[in-house]
Amino acid sequence: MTETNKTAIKLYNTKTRKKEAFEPIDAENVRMYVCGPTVYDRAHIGNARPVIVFDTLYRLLRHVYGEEHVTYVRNFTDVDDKINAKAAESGRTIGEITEETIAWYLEDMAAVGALEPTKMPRATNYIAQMIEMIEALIAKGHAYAAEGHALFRVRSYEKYGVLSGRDVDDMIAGARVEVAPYKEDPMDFVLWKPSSDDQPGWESPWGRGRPGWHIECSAMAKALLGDVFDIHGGGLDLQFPHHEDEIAQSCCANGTDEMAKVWMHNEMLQVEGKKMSKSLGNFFTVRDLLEQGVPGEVIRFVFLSTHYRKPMDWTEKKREEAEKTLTKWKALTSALYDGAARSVAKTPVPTVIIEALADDLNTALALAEMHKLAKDAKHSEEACIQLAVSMAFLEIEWSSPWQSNFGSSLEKILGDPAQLEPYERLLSDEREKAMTTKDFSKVDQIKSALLSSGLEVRMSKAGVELDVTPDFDPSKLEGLL
RNA sequence: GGCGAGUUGGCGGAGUGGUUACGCAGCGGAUUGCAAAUCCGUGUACAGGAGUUCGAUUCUCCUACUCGCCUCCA
Repeated sequence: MTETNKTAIKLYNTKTRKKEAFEPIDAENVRMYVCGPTVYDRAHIGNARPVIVFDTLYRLLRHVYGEEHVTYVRNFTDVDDKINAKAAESGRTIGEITEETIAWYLEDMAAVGALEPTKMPRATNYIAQMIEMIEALIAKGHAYAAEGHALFRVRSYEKYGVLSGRDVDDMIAGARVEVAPYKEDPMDFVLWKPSSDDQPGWESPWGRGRPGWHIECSAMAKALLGDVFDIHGGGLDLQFPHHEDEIAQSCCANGTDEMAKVWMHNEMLQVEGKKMSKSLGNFFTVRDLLEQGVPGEVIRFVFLSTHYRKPMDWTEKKREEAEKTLTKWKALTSALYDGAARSVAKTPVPTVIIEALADDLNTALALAEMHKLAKDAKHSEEACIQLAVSMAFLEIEWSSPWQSNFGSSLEKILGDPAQLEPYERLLSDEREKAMTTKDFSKVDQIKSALLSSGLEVRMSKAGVELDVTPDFDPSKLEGLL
């Protein structure tokens, strides 16, 4: 494959505040690092945003450079005071908590259609690399040990603040920095901190302790992707201080100019117009939604419908619209002829879709293009296949319709969906009679009874069709036959 | 206080220096015993002010408002 026929990807680089043409350092191995979760609890809905955003980018990169030529690393932070607190309050071990939470996380992210990254390192497996990096920083004068801590000397790195556009002196003026007696300067941040006997700890040149959060990502990224790699992603809230600190640590320890060529940040998520928070009562997890019966694909669709660099609002209305749209699309694509899977597999992803995604991940535009395809799909098999291909690319199931969604609950209630047949026949027969007598009163009566039980009633020349809706209550049908 | 992002039609949400976003809702029509579903068609917009320009929703500046980060919340 030559460079010339590769899709040109443009990405907004936080570092330069511009949309730039993406040029991988090595097209044979495109490398991306995304900050993963601290594993102490279920992922909330906001946690899903970076996962879905960078999953889309991962898919695009694989599409352009080949599946074997993209390395995507997303870490698990499995040593953290929140985890310790959770363990203490639940009486369980830290290991139990992190194992369980990691399993939950993978389950929930798979449910919203995210591929697993190539590598998912756990911080506790990289303690040696962290210590090594801290030692290098101390040796170079970028860090110092004090009272069982190791601290990064922020003033020693003149580019500190460049990523987030902050000035060290301004930040101190803001006075929101933790002042500690062992710090040379209030801005200095922790690389290593001492652990008490009941806290997880590792032996180190500075005594038994545990790493600071920022050093974890620096060490894991270096170990798995090298000193300089292509893309570093994460939520906007991580831009400062986390990413700023990562850059300072990595560049100083590795003696490089930069840590990643492109820095990408997704905007934050709100719920019904407000910041999600437990006190506002609008806090919920991905699992909560799934348990309420919101398909993972709907969650994914809602996220994709807003550009990643814009604040996104999760609302009930969007959820409903997404469900409606997907139901429609799935009805179209699943009605393709038998053997369509082969055509779909052979058909390339439509250029308009790839181009939209290649333009700084314009997922909303890609969905708009799919809406257009859906419109044409009503008359054109080719458009319908293209829609299916596009859906497949975005990890949306196209080959089966969505009534099965309700079907499963129907089966629970009725035992067998075929039990609707007698009602269909009843209505159909009465309707035929009425067609000749012109007296529709009985038909209307049956129809409204069916409707009020939560069934959908469709009458056409072809006959009568009944479908269940989520509100279906079979007990209301009693006595009708 | 510091830094940053944003403000597009009823709602959601792209985009562009002069030309259709797209979806939902609405409206009109077809179809229907009536509906639903479906199909066809269709209106409404670029926060306010100033500037640059032949021309700005799109560039610049100011104002207002919203939001985020500065606290190991993605």
